[in-house]
Amino acid sequence: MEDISFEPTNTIFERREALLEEWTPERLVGRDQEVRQFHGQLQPIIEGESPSNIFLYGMSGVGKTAATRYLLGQLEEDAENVDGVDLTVIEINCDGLNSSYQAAVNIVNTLRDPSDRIATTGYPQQAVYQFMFEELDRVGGTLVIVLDEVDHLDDDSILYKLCRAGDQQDISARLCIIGVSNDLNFRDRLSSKTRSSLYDKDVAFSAYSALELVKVLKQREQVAFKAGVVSDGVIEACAEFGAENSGDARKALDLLLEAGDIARERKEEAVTTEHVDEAKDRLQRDQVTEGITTYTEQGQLVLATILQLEESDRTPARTRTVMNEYEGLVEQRGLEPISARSVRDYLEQLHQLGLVESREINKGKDGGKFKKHRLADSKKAVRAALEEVFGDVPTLDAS
DNA sequence: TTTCCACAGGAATAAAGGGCGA
DNA sequence: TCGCCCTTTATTCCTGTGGAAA
Repeated sequence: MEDISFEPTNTIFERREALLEEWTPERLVGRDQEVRQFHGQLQPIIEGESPSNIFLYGMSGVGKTAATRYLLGQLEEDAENVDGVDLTVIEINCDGLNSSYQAAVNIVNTLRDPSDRIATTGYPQQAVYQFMFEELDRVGGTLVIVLDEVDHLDDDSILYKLCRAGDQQDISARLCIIGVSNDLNFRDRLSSKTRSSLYDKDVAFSAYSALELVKVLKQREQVAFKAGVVSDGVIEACAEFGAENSGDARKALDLLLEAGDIARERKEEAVTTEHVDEAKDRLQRDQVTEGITTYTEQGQLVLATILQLEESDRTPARTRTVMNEYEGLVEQRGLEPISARSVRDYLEQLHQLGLVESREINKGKDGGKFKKHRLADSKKAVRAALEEVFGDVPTLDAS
C-alpha cells in the first residue's frame, strides 16, 4: 500500500461551513414576506408581553429553520439591551424522537448539566414532565421553545402539557412554543384538546422559486468559495435541482457543497457543471445507503425481496406476490417470517422512504382493490446498500 | 343502483428489551 | 433483585374502500 499523508490542497473553499444547514446568514434572502410576518408575531416578547404560540408550516428546505434561527438570534441579541426581558431560547429537533416522552427527555437534558442527565427510558411519563417543568422554572423568565420537525412526534401530549403549563401553575416562567412542521396537515391531526389549548398564530412558508434559489445560492457562494472558482451555470444547475425537488434550498445547497467537495478531492481549480452532475449521483447513492443500512432487518429483507423481483423482471408485483417471495427468502436464511400485515407496513414505510413505488389498482368485482410495488431507486444503489448490510444479497428461487 | 372482491390500514394488544427507584 | 414504566416491533381482528360487474 502506498504511503498516505495529509496535506492542505484546498483551492476551492474559503468558508465551507457557509453551505451547511447550521450556518445562519447575516441576511435572509427570498423570504421577506415570511420573515416580516414571523417578526411581527415575536414582537410581544421584546415588549415584555405574553407571546402567542407560533406554528411554521411549509415543505422541507423552504427556510423555516433558517428563518427561526435568524430571527431568534436577533431577538436574543436585542433582548439583552431591554430591561425586564429575560429571554432563553431552547431548540429541539424532533427528527429521530418518536414520542412526546422523548422530546421531554431531550428538553430536560438540554437544560441540565451533562453529569446530571436522565436516561431516555425508564421513568413514568409524569415524572419526565415534572423534571421538564422543574428545569424550565429554574431557568425562568421568558422561554421560547422551538420544536423543529414537530410532526415527527407520534403523539401531541407535550404540546398540550406545555400549552397548559402556565394555566395550571406548573411553572411561573412565560412560555412561547414555536412548532416547525413539514406536514401541512399537522394541525388537523392534533387531538381536539391540544388544538383548543393552542391559541396559535401561524406562518406559511411557500416553496422557493428557481429565481429565489439562485439568490440564496449566490449569497452562500460568495462566502463559501474562493473568488472566481465557481464556473458559469453551476449555481443555476443547483437551483434548478432544488426547484425540481419542491423548491428545496437544502437540497440545492447540499448539491453545491458536494460538487465543491468533488472538485477539491480532485485538486481542481474550479467547480463545473460536470461536478454538479456527478454530485447528483453521489447524493442519491448516499441517501439510499443511509436509509437502508439504518433500517430494521425485516425491512431490509422486504426490500431485498423487491430488489430480487425487480432483477428477475417480475415487477410491479402485487402485495400477495411480494409476501410469498419474502417468505421463501426469509426461510432460506433460517429466519421466521413476519405476518402479512407487518409486511404491508414495511412496504408502506419503504414507499414513504422513497425506495419503493406503490401503485393502487382496482379491478372491481372481478379482482378487488390491491397494490403493486416496484423499486423506485436505481437497482445498483439499493443492491450496493443491501450488500453492505448482508455481505451478499439474499437470492430468491428462480421459480 | 347494488354487490362483491381483495386488500389497505386503523385499533387494540402482546412480547421483549432496557432503565429506574426501592 | 423486583416491580414498574417506557420503547419498539410484532400480531390479530375488523372495518373501510372504490370501481368493475351484475
